[in-house]
Amino acid sequence: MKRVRFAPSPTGNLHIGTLRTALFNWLFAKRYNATYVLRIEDTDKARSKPEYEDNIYEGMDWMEIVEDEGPKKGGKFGPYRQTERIVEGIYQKQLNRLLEEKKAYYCFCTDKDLDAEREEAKQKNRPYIYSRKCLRLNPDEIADKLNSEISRTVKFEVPDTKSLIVSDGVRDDIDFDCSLISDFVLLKSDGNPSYNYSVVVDDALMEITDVIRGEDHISNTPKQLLLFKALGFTPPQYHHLPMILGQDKSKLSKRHGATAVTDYESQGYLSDALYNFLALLGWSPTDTTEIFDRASLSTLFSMDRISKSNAVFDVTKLKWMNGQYIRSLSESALSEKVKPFLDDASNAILAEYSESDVSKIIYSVRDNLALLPDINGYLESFNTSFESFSEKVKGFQFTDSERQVVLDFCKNILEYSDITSENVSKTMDIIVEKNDGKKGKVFKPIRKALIGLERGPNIVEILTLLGRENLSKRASFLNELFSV
RNA sequence: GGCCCUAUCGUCUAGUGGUUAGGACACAUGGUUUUCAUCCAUGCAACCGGAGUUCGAUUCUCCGUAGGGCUACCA
Repeated sequence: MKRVRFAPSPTGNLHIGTLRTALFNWLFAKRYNATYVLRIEDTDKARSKPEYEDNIYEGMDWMEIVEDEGPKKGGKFGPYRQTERIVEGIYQKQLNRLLEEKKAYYCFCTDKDLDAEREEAKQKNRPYIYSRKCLRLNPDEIADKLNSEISRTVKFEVPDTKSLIVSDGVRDDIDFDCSLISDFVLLKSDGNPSYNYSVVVDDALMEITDVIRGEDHISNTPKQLLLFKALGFTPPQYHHLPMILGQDKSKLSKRHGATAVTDYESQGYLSDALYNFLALLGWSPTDTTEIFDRASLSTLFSMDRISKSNAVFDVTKLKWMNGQYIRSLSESALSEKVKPFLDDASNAILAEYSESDVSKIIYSVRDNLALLPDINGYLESFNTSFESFSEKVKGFQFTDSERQVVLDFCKNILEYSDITSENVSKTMDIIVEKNDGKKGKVFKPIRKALIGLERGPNIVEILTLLGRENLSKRASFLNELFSV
């Protein structure tokens, strides 16, 4: 049984790029029947915040990505929050082994010392490699410093391997020269494990078989592989995903505007659309299909069709896709999705209608929506306010024949005691007939005169929904207006 | 600077040792529609450059170039 993990750090709101990583892990789990683990990497005490962890859960809920194991869900490889694992001494235990086996050592160098070394390397145009000053300390010196207040870290002694091969599920083998890799910190001076260390211990102990993460981790991989080896664990298969870039082709970040997943939710995107869109960013199916529901994506997804090159995040296409998804919603589903996005003016308009008419109204304008809040621009046709209606109508000019058409329609339609769409259609047809079958000569003036707008949804639908009372009121107003 | 990854229309991408290099978004035009939108049709538009291998390279190799990543006691 394969096991994958999504391991975000709660140092900011869940990001579009991070979400894509989660999605690919999730899709992998669905496709290859793997266990999907959520692990919270909160070892950076200064930047990690509970509210960010909550934001991650919120995003996952919205995307309907449900972990099999995680901080909330539990599981037999827990705890799944690194700060809790620290408390349990999990990292310390492994670290002691490394220390005993002399694969790791204490370092007492100050930031100043290290910065100087780095500066020197830079001057000489050499890659920075730690001098290993502290590796040469004798046991007494180490014991002394350990007993003092001097701040210390534990560093990994990087072996001098000339060629370390990283095998990658997405690209070809990558060859690293470890003599170019500096000894790095395993245990930070604040007592917490560093990322490169904790990630290895956790992936090993949680028995992760496949690590699917961003390409920005490629250069970390040799370090992690070395640690796996030093610890005596079997490393997972790595798969490095291409990055998602902003419009300017640099790594997607906050300055590119909306990057938090919750931003998309609040802007009125459907999570189904984002899910579909993100799956296509870095992966492609064998045919030219672009719209997939979650179930088919789970079966079609495959690791061998992941692309190697970075992708620009194109909101325009996401918007289009969102429109596709909006159009595929049922009347009731659309109405549910749209309601939270209605503004005060829209709510005021809709308050005059019954629950089922509200759904019909919303459904009638669905073709105009790319984002859910777009709805607010399309409800004016259904405004029952007589004042607002009469004001607008007064702004229009009508020819004599237009007046005739309108008055004619009003008279005929009001003969029905019940305004149904059939009745409205029938009435329209009669008037059209009288006007040599010219639909435009009938529909346009009727819309202008009875709604006060030049465009909007299907006029028959609007008139039907408006109902007899409103129509009758408007008809008498028009009678008066046109008779002068 | 060093190390690493990548390179097909503006964008997301398919694809091949010989193809009219395919699809989608966007854009343009036309059609459908009472109008906007939707929908449909059509069009515009790409193999980063140079060598090499080969009868033939967009495809394989090398070198450039460009973009991206890493180069932390951040993940």
